[in-house]
Amino acid sequence: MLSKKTKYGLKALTYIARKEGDEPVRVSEVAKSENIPPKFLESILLTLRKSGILGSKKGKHGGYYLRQEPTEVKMTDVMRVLEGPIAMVPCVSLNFYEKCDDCPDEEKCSVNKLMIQVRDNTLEVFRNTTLADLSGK
Amino acid sequence: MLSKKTKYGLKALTYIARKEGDEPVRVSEVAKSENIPPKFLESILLTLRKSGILGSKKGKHGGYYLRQEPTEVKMTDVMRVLEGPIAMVPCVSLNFYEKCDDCPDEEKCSVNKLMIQVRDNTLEVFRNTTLADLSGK
DNA sequence: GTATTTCCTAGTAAATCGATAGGATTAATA
DNA sequence: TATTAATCCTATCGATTTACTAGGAAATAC
Repeated sequence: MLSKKTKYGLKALTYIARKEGDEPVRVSEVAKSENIPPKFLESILLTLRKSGILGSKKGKHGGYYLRQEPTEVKMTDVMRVLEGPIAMVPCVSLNFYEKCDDCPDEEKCSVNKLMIQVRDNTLEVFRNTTLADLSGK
Repeated sequence: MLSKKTKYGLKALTYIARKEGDEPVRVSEVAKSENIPPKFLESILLTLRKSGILGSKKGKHGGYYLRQEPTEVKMTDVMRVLEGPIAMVPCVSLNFYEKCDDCPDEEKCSVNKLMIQVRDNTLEVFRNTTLADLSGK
């Protein structure tokens, strides 16, 4: 299941992308428009900024803005920042790999094989989708 | 992330499918062979039985067995029983649909659109995979 | 210098997850 | 029939994660 964090983050990014103007967008504006708890959204946009996807400006007339064109913002990156690993199991994760402690031989594991397929399919969706596709820009 | 429940369940089904004999397989045997906590596995196999995927026999020489050929056991069914919805978000779930309370118009929701794609791709993997593929039978 | 915004740390209630405990029930077999 | 060996069932529990909230520090426009 997708966490609310990720869902809110995606909706916020979409909103910001649609704004398109050069002035930063306030958290409170996004929160109101998208029905997201403001303080929660604040923390989400902060992690998006720390990861480099968003930039920010403090103080009056401050807010958040995209650091790249929507066409350059790939879903693989966004999802990894917000949701973590794309794979359903750490032993098939490209970016967050971990060995299973119960599994003696990964090569022979039936779960492993199945989850590689799921991962590859999901990855293809996220690789072929940018924020521009989400926002219609 | 895949729950341990699902992972253990898949490994157990694979083990049982590979056994192939007509005698039921004991929980303790599967647990030992696959490094799964026995009591936890017991509860997992119980839900698989209640859903109709496994059958069981009580008492001495009892255990669990497949109710269909491995080629007939579809991953869509197994995953829905063990993990729940295949979709990452209830508003795109075919079998567990729920409306989002924060989203006024599903048609216009960017998250919705993206997650439909992910769902369809994942679904195709699970639809084209049976227990026979996992167990090599 | 005041209003307004992000930044940062901390905390918290509720749900979920992973697992365990213990006894009831059923069936084979000696 | 008594014993043993298995599933069945309910309940509980600790740890983790999730979805938020609180409150103040820092920066910036005017």
